[in-house]
Amino acid sequence: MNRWLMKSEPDVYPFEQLLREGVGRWDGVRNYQARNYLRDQRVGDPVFFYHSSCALPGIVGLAEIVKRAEPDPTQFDASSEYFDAKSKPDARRWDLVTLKPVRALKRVISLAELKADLKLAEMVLLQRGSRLSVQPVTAAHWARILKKE
DNA sequence: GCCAACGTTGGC
DNA sequence: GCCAACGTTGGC
Repeated sequence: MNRWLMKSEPDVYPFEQLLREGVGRWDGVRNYQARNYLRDQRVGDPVFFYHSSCALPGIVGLAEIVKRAEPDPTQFDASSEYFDAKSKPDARRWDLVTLKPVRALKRVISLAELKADLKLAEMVLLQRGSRLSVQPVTAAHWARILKKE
């Protein structure tokens, strides 16, 4: 089992929406490295749900993969903002996975707090210039972060 | 709004 | 294959 961190902008898709809807399709990933990680995800893998581009960036909830990667239909939809003219049904570029919410954290574990913990310095999230929206989290980092809650 | 860092595109 | 230009991400 692998553990993950997935970023979403709360203005676009907040954790509260995943909680409310009970299931969510993680579409719109248009970065190859992130896509490759999506393809590595397995049913049951735990996920930190991270809010980016907002007043308090940080981890806000826990989620879980409930369905493995499959073609992201928005890449074929000319009316979608995620449309990709270079993607063909027999040669797709982009995948999505399906998540379910587990629970909200009791409080936001902020980016600033993660940065302040030197034992987390190796996290992908904290690397210089790192922008990956889907990224692995080690078991040690996962446990250490959850203890902060 | 600013801007650094990064990824992608496309000319050559 | 190189690399400049451009678009995007995301913290601040």
